[in-house]
Amino acid sequence: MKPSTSTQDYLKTIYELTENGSPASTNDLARELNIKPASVTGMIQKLAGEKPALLEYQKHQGVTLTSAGKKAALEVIRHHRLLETWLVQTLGYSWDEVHEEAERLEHVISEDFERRIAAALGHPLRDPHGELIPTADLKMPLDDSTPLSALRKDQTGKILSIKGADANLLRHLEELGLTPNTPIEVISYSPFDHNLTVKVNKKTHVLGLNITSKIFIEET
Amino acid sequence: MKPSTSTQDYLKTIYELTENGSPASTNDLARELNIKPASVTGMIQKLAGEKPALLEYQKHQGVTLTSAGKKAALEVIRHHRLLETWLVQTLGYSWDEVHEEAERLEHVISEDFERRIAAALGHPLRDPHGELIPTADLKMPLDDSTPLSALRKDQTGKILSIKGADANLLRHLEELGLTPNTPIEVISYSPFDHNLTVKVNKKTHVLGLNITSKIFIEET
DNA sequence: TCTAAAATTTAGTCTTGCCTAAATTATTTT
DNA sequence: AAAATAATTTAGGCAAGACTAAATTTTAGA
Repeated sequence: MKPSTSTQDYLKTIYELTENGSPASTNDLARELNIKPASVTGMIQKLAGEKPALLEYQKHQGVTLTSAGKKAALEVIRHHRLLETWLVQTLGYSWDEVHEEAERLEHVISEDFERRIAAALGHPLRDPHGELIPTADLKMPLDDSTPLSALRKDQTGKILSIKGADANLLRHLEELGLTPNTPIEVISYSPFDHNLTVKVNKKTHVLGLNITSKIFIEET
Repeated sequence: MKPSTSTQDYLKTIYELTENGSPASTNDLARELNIKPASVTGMIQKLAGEKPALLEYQKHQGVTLTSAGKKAALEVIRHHRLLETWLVQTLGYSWDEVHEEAERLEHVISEDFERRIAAALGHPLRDPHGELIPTADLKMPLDDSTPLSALRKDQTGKILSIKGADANLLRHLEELGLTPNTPIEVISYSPFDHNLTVKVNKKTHVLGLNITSKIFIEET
């Protein structure tokens, strides 16, 4: 059986929350899904007890995905990122407008649709935010990029992706010229306040780690 | 409140079933929606009793849409037909493959998305099946076409639309060359068995009324 | 017109997925 | 280590929307 929209949202969110290696907590899931913690408990208990279990769960220990769950999550994430790419390229959506639309479409498109847009786009590796797109056989490609915050004086690179920003921040970053594919150069770095001074599109900006830690680059 | 997917399906189906002027029966709705009649009764009772009533209903008398219901129905139908057009034009879907995909997408796209594809397609009047697309202000344009079955010997026309055929029949018609925009010429007509002999793409076919009555043309 | 068949409605259930309130278990603080 | 706080789970409910079985109404045929 195809997972419900709701199940897909849980799996996708658990995937993202467990990318750091540790299990996802009930509370974090509740926050990300805009759902009450008690509801999350009920749902994960159900999902952990299905025929092919989608996730691993022990009381008070948080959840992780089984390989079946991971596949299902990557399927949704692939849909989402292909859709964002597609909407930007063919309908002129801007970088920060596509998320919501893709969030709804990702649950209803067919595998055929997925194949068609992937082919039409030339099987892209990253979406407009710079995020890696899971492959057709549902594996997440390795990320060879570096966080911007790891760059030091005089290093240069090209922005690959900007993660975990909300629509407002995305718009702000776009105004600064901080969008994927932009070349960047580090002017200075302060180890005390963790401020990074960078040159982007000939303009200089000072960035706090709270922003820079979300930006990934490819060194050049 | 935006109508649920289920409500949208009811409204769309009622719209189609009442295009002939008479109310839609519980049984017909159940058949079209693949739902048991008892469930339909429950649902239409609910919809008839909402704040702005979406439909008019009296026991055993069938249902018709209120103007609010009609608007909501046309919204869904507009989505559906724009989506079909868009999928065919930009992703190379064939004429008979698009229906299912549009059936799911129609419920989740935003008004912004609707505007974008309408503009990208140049605000088309008809979808790939030849059906009229409701306008942006949710009115159904007048249909100036004629049923193929009204054509008589030596008349010619251009196929505009093919209605109410399932996927198998659509494929069959496509094989015969009977697709929208195809010029057509009547060779003969038999008033006895209602068989119509037509020439399409230089080939001659005999059509029974059960087929021809679903095909609409524009006389030339 | 009376009756049998067909259509419709009522009544009562079920599943999904969410909620609140209260109870329990973990984690911190002192 | 006990107490306070935070996180999690349990229990009980609710709304949507579908189903089955049984009752009722309409329609049609003899």
